[in-house]
Amino acid sequence: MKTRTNKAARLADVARLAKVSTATVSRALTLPHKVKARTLERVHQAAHTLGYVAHGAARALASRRTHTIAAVVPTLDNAIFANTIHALQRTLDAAGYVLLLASHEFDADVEARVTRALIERGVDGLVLLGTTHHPDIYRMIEAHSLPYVLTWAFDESGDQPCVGFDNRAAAMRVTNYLLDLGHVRFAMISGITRHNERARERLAGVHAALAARGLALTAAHIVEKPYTHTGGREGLREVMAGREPPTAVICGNDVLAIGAIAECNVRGLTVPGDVSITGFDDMEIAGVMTPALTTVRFPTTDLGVYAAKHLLLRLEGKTVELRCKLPTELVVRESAAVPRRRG
Amino acid sequence: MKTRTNKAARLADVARLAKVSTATVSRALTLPHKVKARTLERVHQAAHTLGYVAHGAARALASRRTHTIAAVVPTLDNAIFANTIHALQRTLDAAGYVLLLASHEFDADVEARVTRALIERGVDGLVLLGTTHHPDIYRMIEAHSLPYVLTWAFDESGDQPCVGFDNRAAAMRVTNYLLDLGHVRFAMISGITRHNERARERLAGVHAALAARGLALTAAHIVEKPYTHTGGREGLREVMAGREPPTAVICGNDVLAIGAIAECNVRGLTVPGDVSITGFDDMEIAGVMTPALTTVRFPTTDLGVYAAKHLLLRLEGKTVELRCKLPTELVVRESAAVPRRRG
DNA sequence: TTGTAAGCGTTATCAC
DNA sequence: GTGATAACGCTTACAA
Repeated sequence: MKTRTNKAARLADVARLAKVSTATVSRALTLPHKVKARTLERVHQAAHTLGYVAHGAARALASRRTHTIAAVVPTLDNAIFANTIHALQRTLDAAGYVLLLASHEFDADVEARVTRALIERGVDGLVLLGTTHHPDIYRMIEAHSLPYVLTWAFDESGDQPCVGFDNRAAAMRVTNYLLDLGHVRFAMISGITRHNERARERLAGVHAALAARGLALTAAHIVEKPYTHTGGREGLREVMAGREPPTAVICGNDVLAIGAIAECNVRGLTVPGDVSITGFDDMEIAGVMTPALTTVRFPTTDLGVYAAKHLLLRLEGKTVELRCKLPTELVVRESAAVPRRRG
Repeated sequence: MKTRTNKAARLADVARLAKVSTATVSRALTLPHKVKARTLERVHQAAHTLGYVAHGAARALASRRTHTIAAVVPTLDNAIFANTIHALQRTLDAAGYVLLLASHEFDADVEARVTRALIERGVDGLVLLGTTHHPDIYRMIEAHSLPYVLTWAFDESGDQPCVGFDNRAAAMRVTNYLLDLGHVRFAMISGITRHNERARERLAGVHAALAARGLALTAAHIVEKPYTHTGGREGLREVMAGREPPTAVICGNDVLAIGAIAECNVRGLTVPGDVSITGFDDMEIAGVMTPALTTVRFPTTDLGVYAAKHLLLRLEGKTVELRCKLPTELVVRESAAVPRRRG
C-alpha cells in the first residue's frame, strides 16, 4: 500500500485506510446520517490519524459551494466598522462560514477591483457597506446570481436588500436636539461626501432639520474633512474663523468630534460652555474621555449579526425580509449643551 | 453556437467567442507575454463582453495556488490589531492577494478551529498573531507545508518565522523610565495573561526591571483585567485600595490605561500629579484626549507590511530573514510624571 | 504561438 | 448503505 509521505492526505487516502470508497468518505464527512455508524467511525478514525483536511477548492468545484462570505468595507483603519465586521465574523463562524475581507479606502474603482477578487475566490454571498456602488459590482453580482446585502445604510428608494439605519434621520435628531436647546448658529464638519453616501445623508439631515426651522448653514460653516483627528482640528479652526462663530458644531463622526474638542481645549474654548460639539458613531472611548460629547450610537454589532443572518437564511433558500432598519440612539452624556451669548 | 444564458461565463465560452482554445485564453489571462498581441486583444475583448470572472476554485484546483493569505487574530473588537490587519490587507492587495480573516477571542480551541477552516479554504500562507498556538495548528501547517509568519511578538527562543517586537523590553523601558523619575511604589493592571503571551511578556518585563533595582510588585499590586475601559477602572480601584497606594500604575495596554485615567478623574486624583498612568499600544486617541498618558508606540503598520512581504517573498521562492524585530518607541507626551509625597 | 488532453480532489448520480 | 464514475472549470505539459 503506497503511502504518500510528506504530502497532505486526500480523500482517497482516507478511503484506502478505512477500506471504503471515496464516495463513502465524502458522505461520512458531509452527510453523516447517510452512513452506517460503524463505517462512520472507521472513516473518522482514518481521517484523524492521517490529519486529513478537506481540499476546499476541489470541494467548491464539485459542490459549487464555498461556505465563504465576503465583506467589502471602506476602511479598517479606524474602529468605526470593526464592531460590525467582528459581529459578522462571529455570526458566520458559528454557522460554519468563513469571512473574506477587503477594504477600498473610499475609492470606487478599488472597491470594484477587490470585490472582483473576492467573487473570483468563489464566495457564497457578499456584504457591502453603504448603498452606492460601482456598476461593475452589481454586474458581477448579477452574473453570478450572488446573494448580497448592503449594510450601514438604508436604501430608502431602491429595492436592494439591506440591513441598516437611517443616517439622515440620525442627523436630524441631533440637529433638533441642539435646536431645542436654543442654538441658532450651526456649523458642520462633515466627512468627505464624495463616494460616501453616509456622509452625504448626515449632511442632508442637518440641512433638512435646520430648514424646517427656517435656518440654514452658510457656506463658510460647512467644511469637509477626512475622518481623522487632524481633520477635526482643522475643521474646527475653519468654521470658527468667521466673525459670527457657531455655537453648535456638528461633526460627521466621533473621530472628527474628538479632534474638534481637542482643538477647543487648545484654544481655551470650553465644551459645551462656549461651543457644543456633537458627533456620530459613539466610539466608546470618546465618552470615557470627554463626557461633553453628545453623539449618536449606531447598532454596529447588530448590523453585523443581522447582515450575516440575512445571507445565511437566503443561502438556505428561505425568504427573508428584504430590508431591515435598525434603531439609532441619541447619547447625551453630560447635562445638555447650552449655548451662551457671546460677544 | 449555443449561448449559456443566465449563467456565469466560463473559460470555454470566452475561448469560443475569441475563436481560440481554452489554453490560449488561460495563458492570455495569466501569462499575457506568452500570447501574441492580437490574440491577447481578442481574448480580452471576448472576456469583457461576456463579463468573464475566473472560477477561483477551479483555478486553485488546477494550479494549486489560491493567491489568498489567511490571518488569525485574537479579536477585531478593538482598534489594537486593526492597523496591522489593515496594512496587511493593503500590502497583499497590491500584490494581487486577498486576505482571509478570522478571530478567536483569545480561545485556543477556537483558534485551532478557525485556522482549520481557513486552511481548508486553501490559503497560500498564514499570518498568526502571537507566538504561542495550539499544537494542532502547527500540525496542519506542517502537513500542508504552508508558509506562515508570526507577528506582534518576537520568538526569542524558537526558530519560528516572525515579524514582531519585544514586548518584554518595551515593558522594561516603561518601568525604567518611571524608576528614573523616582517612583518606588508600583502597581500593574495587566491584561489576562492566560493564552496571551504578549500580556505575560509585559508583566515579566515590569517584574524584571523592578527586580534589577531591588524592588518588587506585591500581590495586591498586580491585577489582571480584560482589555476594556471597565477593566481599567476596576483595576485602578483595586490597586489603589490598600494602605500604601502606588504612585505609578502600569497598564497592560492603552484601553486599560484610559479606563484607569477616567477612574482617577472620577476619584479626584490628578494624573500624573497624584499617580502616573502608563500604557502600551499608543492608540492615537488616547494621546489626543489625555496628554498625561505615557505609553509605548508599537510599529503596528509595519508589522502588517513586513508580515505580508515576508510571506510574499517566500511564496516567490526567495529566501527571507527568518525573524525580524522592529523597534518600539516610548511616547512621553506631557512633561514627565513626577511622584509626589503622599500622606 | 497555439492546440490537445490529462489531471487537480471533491461531490453527486447512478447502479448495486 | 455503499461503490463506480462522470462531472466541476481551470492549468499545464506536451505536441504541433
